[in-house]
Amino acid sequence: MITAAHSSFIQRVHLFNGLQQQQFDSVLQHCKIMSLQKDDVLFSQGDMMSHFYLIYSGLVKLYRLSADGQEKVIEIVTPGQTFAEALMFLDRPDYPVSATALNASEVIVFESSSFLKMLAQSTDTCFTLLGQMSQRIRGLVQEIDNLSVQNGRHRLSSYLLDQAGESSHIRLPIPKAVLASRLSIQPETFSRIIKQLKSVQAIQVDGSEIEILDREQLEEYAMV
Amino acid sequence: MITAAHSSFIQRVHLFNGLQQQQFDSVLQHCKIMSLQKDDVLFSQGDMMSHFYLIYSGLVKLYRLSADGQEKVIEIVTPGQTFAEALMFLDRPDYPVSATALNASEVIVFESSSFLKMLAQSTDTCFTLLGQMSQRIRGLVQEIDNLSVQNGRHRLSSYLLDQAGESSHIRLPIPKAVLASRLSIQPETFSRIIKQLKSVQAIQVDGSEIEILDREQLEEYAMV
DNA sequence: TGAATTTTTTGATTTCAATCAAAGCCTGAG
DNA sequence: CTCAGGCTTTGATTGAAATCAAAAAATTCA
Repeated sequence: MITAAHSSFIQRVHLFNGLQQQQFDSVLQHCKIMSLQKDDVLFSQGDMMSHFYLIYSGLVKLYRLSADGQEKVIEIVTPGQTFAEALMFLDRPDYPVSATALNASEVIVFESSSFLKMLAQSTDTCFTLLGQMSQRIRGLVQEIDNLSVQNGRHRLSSYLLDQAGESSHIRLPIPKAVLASRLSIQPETFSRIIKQLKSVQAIQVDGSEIEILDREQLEEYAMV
Repeated sequence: MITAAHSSFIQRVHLFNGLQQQQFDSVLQHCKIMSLQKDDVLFSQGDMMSHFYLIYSGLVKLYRLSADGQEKVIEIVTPGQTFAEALMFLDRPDYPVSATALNASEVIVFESSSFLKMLAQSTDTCFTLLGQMSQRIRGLVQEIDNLSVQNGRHRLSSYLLDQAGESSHIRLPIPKAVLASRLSIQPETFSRIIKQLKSVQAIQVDGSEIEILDREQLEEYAMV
């Protein structure tokens, strides 16, 4: 059941900003709330796609499984973020990743067929979507660059700086092994890089709580 | 100068398929032909973006330079392909890659501001663009997966099978070092993988001419 | 609370690919 | 035809991270 809280949450999401009241109402009519327990699978790689999603609360990981069962986390999706919406525009869309809740989560599920109909009436929203996808492409290109020419320490340092923002404190929202996969490193290597960052006094760690001690040092590692 | 040949070439490109005659004419009025010599730089990473491009003939490489001068080729663009069009929808768009002609090339240059105006009138073309960008995203995700969980031999084998298609013959259109960078491997490693593929009789090589001898074997390598 | 499970860390070793160095090889300009 | 300068290959070595194995720490839950 969609509550007023959900509705105003949806309204504040960028993708839905440009909609007129009537269009927004139509969107509301074609969405539903879904509650997920930790480890619930929302969809699997290869499934036909008919809906897209917005996280209301919790965390969802998007990942690919290789034939030998190895899991590569492509993205961790957080509240306010939509995902799988790009697939709407493909002919025979199937999910290129699997999605699993990392903890108890609420996601809002949108019917893509009805959203598409509405979209044909809203050039504004088309442009919003084009902009969003463009940024996504940019991020992925950046990521490919990182993977090709940078090492694990670089990726982890960048991640820490990015998460910290202004603050110097970070609480890792996910298990270290999941973050490791997101950064394309093995858990053991992750642990060793953390150890090294501690040994040069760049950070201080207590479980999932990380304190940045020497920002310059981290920026050094995150550079080139 | 836009010739009739150029015009009909443009018309056959997917992106422009859904345009009405009048819209198409407006597009034609706001584009120009540009001739590039080998190694001419079309734009550099960080430049402000105001145009997007369609290759008419030749080849253009899109790549990123790291601070230490290392070059990572993100994509090789071929005739009929557009590039940089995704940037139109960003607020302050700057090119995330550099573009250089790999040989004498002709590219068609479109003014993004006028294209955007026209686009607001053509929902069809918006959808085409959304579809194209969606596919691009899918390809990039695939690429990230390849880089994270697969090795160089996998990537090279996949590339060969992909290039070959039905045929069993491939002519490499670009220097091996450029292809190596595209596949995120060093030229030396590239050469060694080729050597290995020859040694197991999977392929036969004469300069840039490659013959696939044992497709099954290559598929084996390209798998998982 | 305490056993059981999961997560994280540490240690030893291996592996794939990068790097450094140099030799062949082509190609195209003179 | 030939020689200079770019590609490409080969060889030797190094290095970063994966893998294998196991201990330690943290969590869960009975």
